[in-house]
Amino acid sequence: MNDYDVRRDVSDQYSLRGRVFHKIRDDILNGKYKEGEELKEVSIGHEMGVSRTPVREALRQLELEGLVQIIPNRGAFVTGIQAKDVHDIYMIRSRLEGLCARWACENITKEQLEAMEENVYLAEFHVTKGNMEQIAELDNSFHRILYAACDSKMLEHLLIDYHEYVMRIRKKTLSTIERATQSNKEHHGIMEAIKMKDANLAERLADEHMKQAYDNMVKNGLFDLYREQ
Amino acid sequence: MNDYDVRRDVSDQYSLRGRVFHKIRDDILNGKYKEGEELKEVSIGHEMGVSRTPVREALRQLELEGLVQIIPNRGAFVTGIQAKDVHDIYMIRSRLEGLCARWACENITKEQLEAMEENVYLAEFHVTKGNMEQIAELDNSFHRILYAACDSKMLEHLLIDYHEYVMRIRKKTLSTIERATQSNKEHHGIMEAIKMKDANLAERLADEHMKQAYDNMVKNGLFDLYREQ
DNA sequence: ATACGCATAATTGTATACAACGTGTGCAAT
DNA sequence: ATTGCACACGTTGTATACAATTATGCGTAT
Repeated sequence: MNDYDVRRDVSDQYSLRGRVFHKIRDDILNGKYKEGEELKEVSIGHEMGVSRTPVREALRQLELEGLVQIIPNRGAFVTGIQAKDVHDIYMIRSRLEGLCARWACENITKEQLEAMEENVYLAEFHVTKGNMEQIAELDNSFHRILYAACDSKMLEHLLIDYHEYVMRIRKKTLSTIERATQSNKEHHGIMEAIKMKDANLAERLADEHMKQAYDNMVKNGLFDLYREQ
Repeated sequence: MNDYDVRRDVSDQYSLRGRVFHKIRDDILNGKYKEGEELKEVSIGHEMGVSRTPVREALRQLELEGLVQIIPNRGAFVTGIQAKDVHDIYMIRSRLEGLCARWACENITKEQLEAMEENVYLAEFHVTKGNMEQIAELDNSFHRILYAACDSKMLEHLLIDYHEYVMRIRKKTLSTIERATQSNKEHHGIMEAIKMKDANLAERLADEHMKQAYDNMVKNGLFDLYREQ
């Protein structure tokens, strides 16, 4: 992370509040706390050996992150993701990643472009080897590089927010080798468009890439754990 | 409040924390607290007659809203809006309002469409009369109707966020009668496209409308108060 | 048996006390 | 005069005590 940051950096790892925040967050994302479950300040605090104060603050942050809902005088509850929310987020992301790719054409640095090229070629290698673990990791970092390359703190944060948000669903996505191959080809195309500074093409390809990712996810029925009842 | 909510609903008006949150927020938006100014927990608490606890929580929320930056063990500082941020927000909004208009084609209710038509015709009337006050009010409500019509809590919240965010700049915008006339024509076009359920047209018009609004704002130099030094 | 009301428990909301951290000032050594 | 250090002060971080609100369970009346 380069300079100051407006929406994140909350959650410094070394304060109690930060540690509690990350702990609860992971527990939600990993499914330890399930949808609708109540998060009580005292029990969490006791469990982690801290008082209610840092727990409260962590829960307030998580509320703004959208992972918990706080009902005044009642408590904090884990929010569920509805199938429609997933759809909406992917469509929103498709527009915003398109915009991001457009801006990246003007603003990407040489280092970022090199990192992106390395990412794509490395991913192609792992695809041939079938290393799904590394492929998923490279997919994430491709998007992170793209987000940074647009040189807009506003847009970058927004996209990171949504990216993290869908990660809890996406744990098992990109799971088919066919999709991984196709996805990487799309990455390659976006990269080339940015390299050639073709803003219209870059925007269109990034937009379509996100829609493809969504369609694939739906086709493979890859988030039924979070399906609403 | 109807159902779950992902990013807001923090800030119930009736808790101390909620009141403090809104108070500080307004003070920042109205310019009482200036960019870079430090917000001390005790002084604000004393000023409002409350203890540090609700102030702390309010500041944490404001950090996630992007209005203050918190440096651990140092304090909370008001973040400024840069001209670039304004530009970025308008471009982001242009994409998202486009998406919103698209979805509105499928999901708008009869009541919402009627409200929209009424809004447009009423605005045309006030434009001929030159009632700038009412015109600005109608402009806001046109967009709110549009946001609700897309039937996506996710997108609606996001757009409302940004809408509120730019309001602090936009206080004096739409001030020329020429722009008001043009803006209302654009509203009319968006409405007609939604009415005809032409999603592609609606998306394009809404997107262009936002860009026009931005261009007009820049042309008239309408946010120099917040220009960075 | 069910529904209502009241008391009690559980939980969150707020205030305050104490600890930890950072900053600035003043004095001394050079 | 400048630099280094120590100490005091101010501010935030955390813990805990108390208040307010909500949930729960029991008893009684119908």
